[in-house]
Order: sequence, then structure tokens, then C-alpha cells
Amino acid sequence: MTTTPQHSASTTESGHRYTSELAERIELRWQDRWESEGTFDAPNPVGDLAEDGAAERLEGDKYFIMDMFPYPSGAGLHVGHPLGYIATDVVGRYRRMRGDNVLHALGYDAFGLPAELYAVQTGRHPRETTLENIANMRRQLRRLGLGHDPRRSFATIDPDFVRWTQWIFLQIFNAWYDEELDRARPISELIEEFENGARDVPGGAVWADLSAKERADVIDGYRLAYLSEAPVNWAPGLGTVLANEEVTADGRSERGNFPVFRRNLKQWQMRITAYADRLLDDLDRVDWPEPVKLMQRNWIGRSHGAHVQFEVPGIDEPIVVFTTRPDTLFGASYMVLAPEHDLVEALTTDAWPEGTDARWTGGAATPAEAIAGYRAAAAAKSDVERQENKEKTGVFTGSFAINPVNGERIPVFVADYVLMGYGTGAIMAVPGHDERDFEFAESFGLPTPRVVQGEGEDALPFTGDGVAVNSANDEVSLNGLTVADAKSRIIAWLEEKGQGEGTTTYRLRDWLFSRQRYWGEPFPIVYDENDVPIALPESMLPVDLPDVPDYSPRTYAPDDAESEPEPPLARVREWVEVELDLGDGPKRYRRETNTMPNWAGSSWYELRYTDPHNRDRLADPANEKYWLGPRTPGGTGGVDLYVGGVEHAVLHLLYARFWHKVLFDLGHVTSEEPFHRLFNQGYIQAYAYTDVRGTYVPADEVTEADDGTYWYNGERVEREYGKMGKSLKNVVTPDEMYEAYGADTFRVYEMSMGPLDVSRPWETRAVVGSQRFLQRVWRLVVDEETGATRVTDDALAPATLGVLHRTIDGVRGDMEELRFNTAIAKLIELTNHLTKESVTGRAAIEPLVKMLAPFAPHLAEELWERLGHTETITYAPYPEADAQYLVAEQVTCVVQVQGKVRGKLQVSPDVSDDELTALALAEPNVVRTIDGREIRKVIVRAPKLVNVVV
RNA sequence: GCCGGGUUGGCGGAAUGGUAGACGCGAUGGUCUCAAAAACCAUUGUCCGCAAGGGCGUGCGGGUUCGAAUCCCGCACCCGGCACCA
Repeated sequence: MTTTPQHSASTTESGHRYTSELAERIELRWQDRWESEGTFDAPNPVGDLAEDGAAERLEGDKYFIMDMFPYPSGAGLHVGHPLGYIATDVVGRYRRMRGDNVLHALGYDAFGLPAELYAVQTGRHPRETTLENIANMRRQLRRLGLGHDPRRSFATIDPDFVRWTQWIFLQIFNAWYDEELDRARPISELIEEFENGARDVPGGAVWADLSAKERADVIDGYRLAYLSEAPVNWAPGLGTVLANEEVTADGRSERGNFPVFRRNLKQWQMRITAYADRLLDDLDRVDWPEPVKLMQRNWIGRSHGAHVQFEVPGIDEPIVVFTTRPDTLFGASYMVLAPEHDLVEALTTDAWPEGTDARWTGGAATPAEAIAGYRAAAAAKSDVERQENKEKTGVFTGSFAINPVNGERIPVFVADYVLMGYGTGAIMAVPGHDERDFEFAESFGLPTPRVVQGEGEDALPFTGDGVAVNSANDEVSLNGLTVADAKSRIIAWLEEKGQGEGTTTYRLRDWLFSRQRYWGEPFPIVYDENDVPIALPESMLPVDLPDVPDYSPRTYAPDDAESEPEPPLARVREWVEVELDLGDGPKRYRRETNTMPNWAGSSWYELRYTDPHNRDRLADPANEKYWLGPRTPGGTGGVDLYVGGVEHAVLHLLYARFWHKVLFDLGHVTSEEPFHRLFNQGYIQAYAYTDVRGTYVPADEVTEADDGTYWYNGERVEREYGKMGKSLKNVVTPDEMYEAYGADTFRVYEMSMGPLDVSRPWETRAVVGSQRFLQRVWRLVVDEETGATRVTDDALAPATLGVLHRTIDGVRGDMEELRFNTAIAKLIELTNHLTKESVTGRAAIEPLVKMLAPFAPHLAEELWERLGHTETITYAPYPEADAQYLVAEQVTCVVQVQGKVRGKLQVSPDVSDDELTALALAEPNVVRTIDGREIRKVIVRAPKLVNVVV
């Protein structure tokens, strides 16, 4: 296989052929013109982007399209990157022709670790290299002819953008979640409620009696952004904590492959868990792919169940467990606490009780020794290591708890199959009806009573549906009840006895929001002499990053788990130590030295597109409402179409929804969701080839032999399929495509390769098909010999009218559904028809050019101009199908015998059933196939089908 | 292990209960040309047949239906997410 682009041999031919050179001249000319005329500028209702005379455009429909904005990598683009950008551009151009006011722009997600690491290597400031990368990317993308409003582009590192990212952080910091009203409210209202006694101070204290520090601590416990000591991923070799997504499955850092340890460190968290229910429930109100909704639902992981208290004689505090199966409470035969659970120490007895099973002791002489050993071993393991070994291990604490429903004494264990981070970190074990508990019980010789009986089932553990058995005490009986009924019965009983209550827990955890990095947004936070975090006033925003001597955090030996992170900013003393007047005179403060994670900017950027230059607000309410506000009663509002890869299904999309909802609660936006419709594009993949040593060889120099083997330099190589990447030596760049074919051909090819949501392999040699198509369209309008326009005002033949209007009808449907591959196929068919019939009538050519415009906009503009138009085709009305031409004069009717096609008839579309039956039964081949057999039934679906059953 | 998506010519794909393979690549033959490239025309699922026509065919096995790539049941394989979540 050769993937070297074929250069069109045009220099030797007349200058009127649509070659790559001509395409380039056309494309550059129109790109300049679009820019100078502001063709894609979208008017705003108010502010600096409002326009005189735009009232009409603002009154009609609006359409806000967004791409998941790119990270400006230094490597440049390959042909896979623009796929989504081309698709959204096609949609935007189509909507403009439909009369919508279209907002489409592209910003840059420019903070992040790669730029910082590059800065560490080169010593150059990441801002410098990042801005260079953005400039290079802008150049590559401009050459694609994307219809973006350039005035609305920004980068998340722009001080003006950072300012609002920090402003939003302050909004979140200064807000708390009111569970009763089920929305966030300003923290000032909480303080007011404490002051006037409308709300009880936690712990029963009197507000007025508390010191300033104590009050701050109480308030901080409510904030939606708060500091807490939390277990985080600490990579000493990198010198930074990492987000979960930056840690590989085997517990190492994605970058650098350093070991990662779980450490308790004081970090910023966002109280996203307060929004768990709304984030979950509002998924039903947005138009997203079902798999993405499901991933978010699973991630949030809401489960209904109960908290149940188990008393332990001699211990003040009961063990509280969470269970989703309170109906199996009578079957609880032991308990398990996570190794990190607070009560473990209190539960650990001095000596093994009389007759303790040898398997329970871990071979230790006393419970204290066994527990200490077990906890130490658990602590030394990473989460991943813990999960690797699925064999159940654990040790007995020496204590027994009392099962509240039957008073039975059940042993309490510590085992690492119970996780501290979920539920209460303690469980009641029901081995009869839980596979994990069953395994543990088997290893430790514990009883496995049955309390649920399924129909026709007799093996334990049984986790299916059934009715409760052996589940009664003097006061309550579950026997005979279904699982669901038994749950509500026992919860009612527990609540009555004060032994537990129905509850809901979530898998979702609060969002770790700080990083020990240089290249991120600084927090607008300082600490006073009591270490109380204090928000900087809006007037002090943005807090700029100081220049630092070294962009790298302090790094350690990769396995030095006990080392402490030291962010680069902490080393800039003159920046950290600052004197400010925050209302009570100039005082010394200490700045927060962590920075925000890469997700911050992308959590609200949809808002900034609507009002990108606003100095006073993150977006004027009128602009936000116009572009994002709900258009139907009860709607969520949000971006009309958001296109991007499925890899952001959970994190980015969840974070952005969370911030948007906080801003909604606080009255800053009218939309409840950031993205109303989401579409996941597929990826362009590529083949890569390795030689016998496993080294990648240049893919474009590999040839395929007739027997399907692959060869490079006379050596056999193996083919693999996957990503395009420098190290895989299989990168094809847009620049190569512009050079060899032009941007329009590249765009058409990418859109015609297959459905947008499916990944597919890149094949350079197939691009020529799209070029041939555009050349045929070109020839319909332009005489290649003379360059003259060939279009006439000739009337169209009936057959052409039919093809044309059926094409318009079909293409419109495809455009609405984003089926660009089939839309292009229909345009090719129309073009082939017009070519074959030598049609030159304007009435056929102009609709074709218009329908082509979203895909090949430069070519369409050029042809449109040659057809005599002086205005851009961008706002020319999209063709409409005339119903009278949609019905063909003759249709093909298929005649089947026993469901197999045996003949075809040309009939009028309004043929009657009887007529059609008669025609079908007279068809010679049908007669021969029936061969005199008795006709039992004739199914007629006039005018398309007749099926004869014999 | 659980959840989700997928499997159609040599290749990318089309068809969502009614002509399987639209459109494109590649391949083969032809026109033009001194020749080649480009362009254009024709053929191209597979097997049998001179042809007319017929058999087989949408991962595998079953079912529903006059009729199934499409709906249902079971299985295999590939891709993605989650993974001791109580």
C-alpha cells in the first residue's frame, strides 16, 4: 500500500481545471474575504457584539454550536483532529442557510501539564510556547475554511478569561447548599441565619459566643469549595498530586510512569456531591447519547438503602452500616469494617475470646497484634494492589455486635474488601445473599443462613428476587414478603426503634480541585494568621501567575512515599507573602500556592462564547439568555449542539454541568444545563506497521503484497490498527491534504467516510474520489477549455426535476440527522445524473451548489459568484423540495414468490391492488416459478411490492 | 465479572420489516493518446450456466413472519466504560 498523495498534474493543462492549485487559489481568496467581511460574525442582543439592523436576525431562531475545544499541542494537527470541527462547521453553515442566527467559535484549552513539562525541559515560559502553539493551530484550522466568529475566540490562559474562572471559584467558595430548598445560596445568607437563630449552629453552640476562628470553621464546613485533608494520588517522582484519570490502571503516572501513592494531604475540594441528585435526574432532560447518560448515572452511582446501627456491648458508639438490602438483616451473620475505620481500635480486644477459630486470628497472639499487622499491610498497598488480590482476607477484632432484629451476637472483622470511601466503611455481611460475603464466609467458616427464597432456586449465595423466609421476631415479620416490600417493612421498623433509617448513598465523591503545578489558574485565596482561607475581593482579580525561576515542582525519589509536595509557586516568597488591605487595614497574608486543575476553564467556557469581551460580568444576562436560555417551558436551555469525543463522557461533562448549576442557583445564568444536545463523534484511526524488532516503520512506505502480507524495505512487517501518532510513524497531516487536494476535497472526504459517530480508518488513496466529485461539479458550471460559465436558463426535463427534488428532500433529512455521508452520496448521484444528461439549467445547478456549500464552501462560493451572484452563498436560502416532483411517474414494483424476487414491473404510483395483482400474476417469470401450483395468498403493498404465496 | 456499543463484498460504508451491497476506493476491460497520466464509459458479492435463468449469501445456531441485515432467544468474537460500591 502506498499512501503518498498523488499530486494532480495540472500545470501542463489549461488553468480552468479544478486542480489542487486552483482549489488553493479559490480557498485562500474566500478565506480572506470571509475574514475581511466578517461573514460569520453573529450579532448579540446587547454589548459590544450587538449590531445595528440585526433585529430581524435576532428574532428568528438561533443556533449555538460548540466543539470540545482543543488543547494546543506542539505536535500540530493530524487528519483525525479536524473531523468534529468540519462536522460542526457543516451544521453551522446549513443552519445559516436555514435562516438561523448561528454562534460558532473555537477557543483553546491552554493550561495543562504538557506545556509545563515542555517549559521544564526548555526553560521557556509555558505562556510563550502555548501562544506559539495556538498560533500554529489557528493557521492550520483557518486553512480548513471553518465558519467561526473570530471575535469570540479566546484561550483559557488569557488574563481576562482567568479572571472569570477565578470569579466563579469565589462564587462557589461563597456559596453553600441549602438541602431544604435544594439549591445553592450565598454564604452570607447562612451567616444571617446563624446570627438571627433561624438555623441551629452545628454542635449546639451559640453563634454570638464563638470566636472569629470558630465561626470561620463552621462556615467553611458548608462552603461548596472547601479545604480538607483527603487521600490523593501523590507521585513523588513527578512532584505533584494527580487526578484519578492521570493514574494508569497499574497505579503509575500516565506521564513518566512513576509510582503513585495514596496520601492524606490538605487539598481543595468541590462539593459536587451536593448536586448528585440533580446531576442524575436532569440527565432525563437533555438530549444526549444514552451510553453517555448511563456512564454518568453509573459514575454518580445513587443507591437506595438503609443505615442500620449495630450495638457493641462495652462500646459507646454503635457501628453504622450502609446496606441496599435491609430486607436480609435477619441473615447478617458477621460484620466487616474497613481497615481505616475509626472504630477499629475501640473494637480491638486484648485477647482472643475463648474458642476463636484459628482462621480468624491471622496467626497472631492477640487481636491487637493481628489488627495492627493487617492494617499496616493494607496501608502499604495501593488501591490497585488491594484490588489485584481478590482472595478475601481479614482478621477478627475480638468483638461481637448485636444484630438489632434478633439480638444475635455476630463477630466483627476487619477486611480490606470493605472500602472506607463508600457508604460508612462498614457492612453487615449477609453471606447467603451476597457473593463477596459468601466467599469470605467460606474462607472463615462462618454460617450462611438463607433469608430469601427465589422461585425454583436452591443454591447459595442467591442474589435474585424472591420472598423473605426465616425473617421474623416478636415485633415484625418479613416472611412471605417480596424483596421490595420487605425492605420498606424493615426500614419502618428500624426507624420506629431508632435503630436505623432509610437513606441514599452515592458513589460520586467530592472533586479534588488543587494541583501542585505551575501552569494553572492561581486560587484567588489568601490565608490569615490563623490559617483561615479568605477570598480576595473581585477588584483584585485576576490573580496572575508570578514568574518563577523553575517551572518544576520539587521532585523526589520515585518511591519516596513519605515526601511532601512542594508546588512551584511556594518557592516564590515575594509572591506568597503579601500585604493587603482586605477591609480591616493592611495586613500580612499568605497566598494559596496550589493551582486549579486543567478542568477549570472547560467547566464554564460555553458561557464566555456568548459575551467574550464583557469586562463587567462573565456574560451579560441578555446575551446568555438569548444563546443559552430555555426556549420551551420547562426546558433546561444549553448549547444546541455540542460535538466531541466520548472520552469526556464523565469528567469534563460532569464538572461543567456542576458549575453551570451552581451559577444557575446563584442567579448568574438562566440555563440549567450547559449542553442541551450532545453528539459523540468517532475517531479517525490508522494502520501502523512494526518490523521483527517491534520498531515502527514509516506507514507510507509500506507496501501490501498480493497475499495480504505487508513489506517495508524488503522486510516483512506486521500491521496494527489504532491511533495516529508521531511515535507510530503513521501521521497524515491536514497540510499534506491541502497541498495535494485542497481543503474542500479534504472536508468532503472526511464527511463522506462514514457516519460521524463511528470510528474508521484513514485511507489517503481514497481521497481522490472526493476530488473527482468536486471536479465533476466544477465542470457542470465551468468550461474547462475556456473558463466560461456554461449555465443556461433551460427548463429541466421531468426526469431531472424528479431526481433534483428527491435529492433535496433526502439531503435535508440527512442534514437534520447529521448523516453527512449519505447526504454527500445523494449529491454525488445528482451530480452524476446532471453530468450524464448534460444538464446545464440554472434551476438544477444552483440548488446543487447550495447543497454543496456546507461541505465545500470555497468551491460553492466560487461557483455561486460565477453564476452571477454578488453576495456570499453563506446566507442563501437552502433549497426546498417541491412535493409535486417527489412522486415518480413510474415506480418499480417487485414481484416475489415465497418471498424471493422473481420479477419486476414498471407501474404507475397510484396503481390499485387488484390491477397490480393481475400484472404480477401475468409476469412470465412469475408464472414459470409458480409452475401451476395453487396460489394460497397474495400480499400486495401497492405500488412497491407483491408477494405470491403458494 | 457487570454494563454499553458493534460484527454486511478485497476496503470504507448504504439499507431499521418489503429489490442486500446506494455512494466512494480498489480491481478488470474499453475510449482518447505516439505513449503514459488525467478524464470519461462499462463491468465488479459468490458459485453454476453460452444465455435465459438459477443456487448460496449480512459473525454462528435457533425462532417469529407471506417476507428478517433489520424483531425475539442462545452463543462466539471485537471495541469502550466500570470493577470487591455493600
